[in-house]
Amino acid sequence: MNDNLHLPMNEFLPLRDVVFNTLRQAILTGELKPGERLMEIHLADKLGVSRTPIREAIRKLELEGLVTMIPRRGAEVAQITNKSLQDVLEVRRSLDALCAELACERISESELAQLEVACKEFEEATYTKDTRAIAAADVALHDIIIKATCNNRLVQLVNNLAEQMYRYRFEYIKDFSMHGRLVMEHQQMFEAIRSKDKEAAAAAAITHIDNQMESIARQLHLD
Amino acid sequence: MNDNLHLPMNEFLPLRDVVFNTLRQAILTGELKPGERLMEIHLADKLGVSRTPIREAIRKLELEGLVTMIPRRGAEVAQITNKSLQDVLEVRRSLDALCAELACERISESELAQLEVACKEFEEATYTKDTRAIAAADVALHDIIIKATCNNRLVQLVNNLAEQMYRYRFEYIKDFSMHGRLVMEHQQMFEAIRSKDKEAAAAAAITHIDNQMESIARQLHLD
DNA sequence: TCTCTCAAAATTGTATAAAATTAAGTACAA
DNA sequence: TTGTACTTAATTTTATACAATTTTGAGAGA
Repeated sequence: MNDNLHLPMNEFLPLRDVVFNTLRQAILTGELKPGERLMEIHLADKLGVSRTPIREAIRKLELEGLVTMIPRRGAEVAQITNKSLQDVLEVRRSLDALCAELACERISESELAQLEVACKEFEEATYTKDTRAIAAADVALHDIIIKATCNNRLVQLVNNLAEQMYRYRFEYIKDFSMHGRLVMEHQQMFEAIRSKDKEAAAAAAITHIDNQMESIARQLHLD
Repeated sequence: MNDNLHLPMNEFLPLRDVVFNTLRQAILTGELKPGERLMEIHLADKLGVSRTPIREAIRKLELEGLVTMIPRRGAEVAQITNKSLQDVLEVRRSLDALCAELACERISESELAQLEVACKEFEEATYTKDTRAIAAADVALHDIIIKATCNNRLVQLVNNLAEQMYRYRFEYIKDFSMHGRLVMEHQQMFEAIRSKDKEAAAAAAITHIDNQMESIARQLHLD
């Protein structure tokens, strides 16, 4: 580990949650690398807290699958395998389709308007070639769809899975050749939802994921 | 709480895991009721351990959604609302269908044989009217299907969602009028998977969930 | 040189103690 | 009787101390 997991130094959350978020972020962004051991005393020193909140944070990461426990040896960052990526995407394929279908049934007029705006904003973002802006616009757009399902459990699951993919997303957004296709897919999704066409919406969502899968697979082969 | 969370008195797992399993079971079976506070000292005394493993177990239960944390007041058993149950079932509908489809593609011959046995065992269990045995047979059967997907992420998610429903399971298993239908549905599922008919398998899985939803809804109206 | 044994060091697992915060109870005044 | 300030108690949060276990490395012997 090359250190400087920035000092949390924020809010009035319990320390365990600050630690949890910090470690989680460090794992998702790759600052903590797969296979790396998470040693309690070390982390405690680095973050300036005692071992207790560290341990509690690790318990949560364990259940999330971001770290694996080895009995009497402690925790280490879970490995990323091609297989685990396939697994995540396979589930997302199904859940994103569900999201699209439910959105057709339940989206409100105001959300529909927001969605249209988000589509346009994403398109504009692609022109800037600013990857951060593009990623943000993408997240915003999908958030609207997910929230429109009115299913909190689904929101939680899909958000969690999407976050897990950040680990794999070796900046697939940077794949400029995809941008045109992404814009078109978003447009199709919006049209389908507006006209309450569940089949079309689900199909669009699945295509969307499949393209990501393909793009990521390409990235993975490169290294 | 009317006490006697049995003494764990088992294995050589870390205490936190023993505690985790114990509390989990207590919540799922209703021994610990929704809204009930989980106080550390109390639990520690009762289970004969220190507070540390209790706390770590609670962190995991928190992430699983079985307890909700109130800052600086501790944990309490999560409430089950009609809405949250609907949400869970809606997601399971989709994921169980996915499981069934994937099982068609990937199930091994030996697993298929196991599945056939499990079907028979479930049927026999219904004759005994022993709800514990029936529930166990049901879990075993579904476990085979889920594992046959060869998708660990899916396994984890579905198990977690299924667990949220175990709190109601004992009720709907008691609904003897359902048993015949359940046996038939299992049989259909098995047939569909054996003949690799994905559509039929998915349809059977969805029907299965819908029936549970209906049955549970009936139970909820009664009390 | 290799392997085995054993001891020291490092690390996790568990327990207990100290600090901080909230909730509740009580007394006093309006 | 009601409302408010203050005190007390209970509980969580965090930190530290102790115990148990594993890993590592050095040294002896083949």
